[in-house]
Amino acid sequence: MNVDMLMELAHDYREILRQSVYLTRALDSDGELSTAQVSTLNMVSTEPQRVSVIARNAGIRVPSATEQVIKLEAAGLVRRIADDSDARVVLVELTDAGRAAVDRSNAVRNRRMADALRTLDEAERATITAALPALAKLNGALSP
Amino acid sequence: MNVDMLMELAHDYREILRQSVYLTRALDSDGELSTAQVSTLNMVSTEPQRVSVIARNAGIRVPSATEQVIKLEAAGLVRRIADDSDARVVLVELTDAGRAAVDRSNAVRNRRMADALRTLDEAERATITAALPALAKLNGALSP
DNA sequence: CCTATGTCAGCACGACTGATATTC
DNA sequence: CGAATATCAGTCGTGCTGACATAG
Repeated sequence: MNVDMLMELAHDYREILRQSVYLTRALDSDGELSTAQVSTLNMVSTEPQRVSVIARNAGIRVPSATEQVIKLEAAGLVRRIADDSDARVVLVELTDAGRAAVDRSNAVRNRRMADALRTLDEAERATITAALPALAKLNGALSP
Repeated sequence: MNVDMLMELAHDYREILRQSVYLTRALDSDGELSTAQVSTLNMVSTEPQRVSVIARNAGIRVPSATEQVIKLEAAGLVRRIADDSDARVVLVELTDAGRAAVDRSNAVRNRRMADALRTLDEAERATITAALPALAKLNGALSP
């Protein structure tokens, strides 16, 4: 693939991605949780995580992660606990209410996306399925 | 494709998309123009467009598009002109400075994305190319 | 002493809704 | 008249930097 074709593909994919950003946010419109909140909750859903780890995984700065955590705590969806081995560290843990909320939100979002996918024909869905591994690898290449 | 497979595809694609959203934020920091501004400029780069058309293409509300246009006009990158056939309409047109700025920003961002695409092999890039039309249609299906 | 971790304060950007003109 | 188009005003969510307290 020559340079011109690479640049064209880069441009086209960027455009698709830009639209998706807006649509993903709208996907959450009638829900109780924002996309950022669901992401944060998903990160602590298997085990408690440090604020700094949440920030790194989300690609945001630590103060921004702190803010998210504080809001989620106020909503009763997570709690902040101490780390016995390091008193500077704050671990963020999902509450029962948080687990219920994140499960519910994930289900709603998946269903809406599935509904949109259903409007495509089989061949179109196949191209998306085939591209997912490459897109995942591309994301890896974009990571800092 | 049965329901379970649809939900799985929905989940997998959502996960890819979530990562991409955060990664492209870093990609799109070139210091001069924001992502939203580049998007707006791109929309008027071939011919003048109505504010309402810009809003629809961007997936945002008309007042939000107006706000973007006003900021771009203040920066000297676009100008607002009247539509002879309908006095309610405002057409947004790129200035020479706007064209230079958007060309520069697109080049920087496309080059970064192209660099990432270059780490994929030819077959992987082909799957992405093949999926773009379906992804665009999917975005259309997700639009409200 | 220097670094790591988290929080607070203040700010910027970009979206939204609701309320107007103005024109068709 | 009602509908369409754009703008204005005010608000909210979510990111940022810089300053700070505390712990290692």
